[in-house]
Amino acid sequence: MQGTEYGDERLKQAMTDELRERLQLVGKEGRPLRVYCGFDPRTSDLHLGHMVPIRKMRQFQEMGHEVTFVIGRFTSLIGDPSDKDKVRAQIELDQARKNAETYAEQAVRILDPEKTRFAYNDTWLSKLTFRDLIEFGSLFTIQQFLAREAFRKRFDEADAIFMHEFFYAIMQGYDAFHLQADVQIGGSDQLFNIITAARKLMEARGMKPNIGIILGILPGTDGVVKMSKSLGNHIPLTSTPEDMYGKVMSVPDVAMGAFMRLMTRWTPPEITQIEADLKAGKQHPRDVKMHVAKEITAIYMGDEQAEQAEAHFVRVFQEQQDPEDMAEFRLTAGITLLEVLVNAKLVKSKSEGRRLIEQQGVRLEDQILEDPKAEMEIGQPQVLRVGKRRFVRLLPPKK
RNA sequence: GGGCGGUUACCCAAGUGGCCAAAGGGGGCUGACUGUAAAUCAGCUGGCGUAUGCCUACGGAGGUUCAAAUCCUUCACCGCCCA
Repeated sequence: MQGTEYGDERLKQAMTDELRERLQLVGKEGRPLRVYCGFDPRTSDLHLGHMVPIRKMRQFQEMGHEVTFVIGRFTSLIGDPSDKDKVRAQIELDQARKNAETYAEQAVRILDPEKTRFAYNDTWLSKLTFRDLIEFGSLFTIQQFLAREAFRKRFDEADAIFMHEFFYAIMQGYDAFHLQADVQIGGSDQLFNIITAARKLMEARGMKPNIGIILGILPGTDGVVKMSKSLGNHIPLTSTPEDMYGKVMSVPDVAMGAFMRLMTRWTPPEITQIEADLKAGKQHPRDVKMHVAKEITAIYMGDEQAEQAEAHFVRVFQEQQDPEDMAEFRLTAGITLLEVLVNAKLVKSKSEGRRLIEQQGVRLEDQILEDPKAEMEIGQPQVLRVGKRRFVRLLPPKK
């Protein structure tokens, strides 16, 4: 039960016991556990946050269980209200279908493509009738929903809570029922959907309720809030090794415990040891973080790429040298600094460029540039740098 | 269906005829300090570029006015209360 977070000892114990019993049961029946986790394709890319349950799924696969990756093409139309303090915009099925494709592609970076079943919940959810909805709706009270923090807050603040938002939990519960799931994996924000909604619905239909594997939530690059693309604090899976490594390094120290527990292949005793060493001052927090960054990069990009990403980090940020690879931009005669910034896409607008120049954020080699209108003339390639991490190699005009 | 209140920039939120590209926060960016961490401090945060300038922007559309985020009409959406 590594990386789990039930927030309640009794629940954890109950789930652990049930899992043990279920394992015995399926052993007798001569079948593997049916394990599933759902992902709503509201955006096109997966990020490290998604990898927490996906890696747990992989573990089940390795133990020989049957794993289903549910792509919530239907649930994504609503958007899970669990962790949001406002209504989510509804997206269209077309968009969800499109995003679903990339989800599947990216998920098999971790999951065994041979053994993973992909399922799309619109195939069964779209067939439910109003009658089903009445049946399921009668299983839950409004109070149960309002007791949840996300809804409670909105209710107290007189923000809109729409009825369709209550359907989300029911839909997810029906997914579990339809799949006859033994185990459902999800983050702790899924506690209600998995434990309350799915179990109740399954039992009402005469099925053994699914067992929840509730995982901790991976914070984003701000170190506090759940990683999500819409908040812009995510670390995308499809990035460069350098970017992945660098983004992990920019995560505040306080979140390192969560990153170690949820993202690395290290064992709990190893992590406990590292934390003890940190506390005792035996290890520098920066070195631990570099270790974490390298480990994570290695999982997704391979050891060699991780090595290189670390070398890049040391070179550019610790030794303050220029990166080895960067975009190039060839100057033309009479072009001004401001035009270079815009044309090389280092800034979004001329105004932004002016601001950065005023703020001493623009450097050619080691020289701070102060005149936006200065014509750029160089005899050999030189590096133009904006802020800490925007670089471009300027090339002299062609003759 | 009726009454009242509301919709402001990336988010929250102030502003109720000109001094409003719009106070405060948050977030983001730049600089200082660092370990590209956090915390802290300073600055910036619509575009064009230097013109007591223009364009875009205060839910949508229309109107009143020399002048509208602000007033009027209407539409949409939200909340509260009543039915």
